[in-house]
Amino acid sequence: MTTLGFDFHDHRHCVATALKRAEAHCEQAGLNLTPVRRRALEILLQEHRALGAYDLLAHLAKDGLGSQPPVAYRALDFLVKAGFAHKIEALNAYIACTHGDAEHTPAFLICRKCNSVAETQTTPASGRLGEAARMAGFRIERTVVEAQGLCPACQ
Amino acid sequence: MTTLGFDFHDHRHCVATALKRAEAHCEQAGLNLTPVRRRALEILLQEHRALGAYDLLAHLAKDGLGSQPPVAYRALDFLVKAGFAHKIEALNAYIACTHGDAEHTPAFLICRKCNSVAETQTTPASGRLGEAARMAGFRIERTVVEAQGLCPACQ
DNA sequence: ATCAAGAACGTTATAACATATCAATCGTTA
DNA sequence: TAACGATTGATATGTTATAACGTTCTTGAT
Repeated sequence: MTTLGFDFHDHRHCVATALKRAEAHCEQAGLNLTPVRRRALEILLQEHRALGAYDLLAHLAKDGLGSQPPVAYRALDFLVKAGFAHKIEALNAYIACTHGDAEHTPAFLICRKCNSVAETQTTPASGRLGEAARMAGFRIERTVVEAQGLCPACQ
Repeated sequence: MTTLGFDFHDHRHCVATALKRAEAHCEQAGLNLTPVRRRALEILLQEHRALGAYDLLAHLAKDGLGSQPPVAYRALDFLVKAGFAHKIEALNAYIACTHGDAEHTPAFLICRKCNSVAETQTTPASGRLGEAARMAGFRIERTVVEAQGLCPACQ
């Protein structure tokens, strides 16, 4: 298991790699990675933390790519649906996915002090939650798993 | 494990019981269950589903207990802190706790069709999430676990 | 060639969720 | 009594999200 987000790394490289991966995935899946969407993903990757829709919008506006809320929300919608970004429900914010393009159930470690976010994975359907769902006859389609606390640096 | 929320039950009875339990707990813990707070809890219990703060406020207003947002948010704050209610992050809504007064890590099964919510429990720190947190050096203080999907009735 | 349909985007407006701030009230206690 | 802390009242504002409608551009069918 790899948990990204709290460690140093070659950031320029990881941004470029993720963008290329996204481009390839879109090409292959027939998705349209338009300038706005591409730039939105790039911004999320560069920031490397959870951004509010309006923060993202401010960045986009600086680049002349739109200044009204729907611009940001549409781009985020696309990125989330395509699996390139996730919404952090506890923060009402959005973050680039750090786990390639494969299907996965993301989980997040959110530092309440510095707001950094690390993405990791879970298998919720196999634990107590899945057991509870089966017993209740509930069919799980998506799970939100977010842990809040203190990252190593803030402890 | 008991998962409440999708089954029939004697509702008047469960509301009354939960209210009494809350009163007792407040008495014992030196908490002040004021009329607004008590009524807010009662409303959440009666509705038996996730309510937005403004939905709650509308109910309170009908009873002459306040008409401005802070009234609802303050009451919800109190109830959440006291453990009588939980916030459903994925819905920006609030629901009465159905698991007594003991400390617990709630988890929710949320039907995307009828919006009903069942509360159950998890032990996130002992699963893959906890493992990931330990490996990352992250100290978990609170976890949000919310499954979205279809309840038995809506399938 | 032209037309219809769909995807993306621009724009305006507004809905929905949440909090900051300061004043007023009330019970407690020093 | 005076000081205080907790609660509530009231106004204003900040923040997040979507509805609705029009325009542009591409693409494929006729």
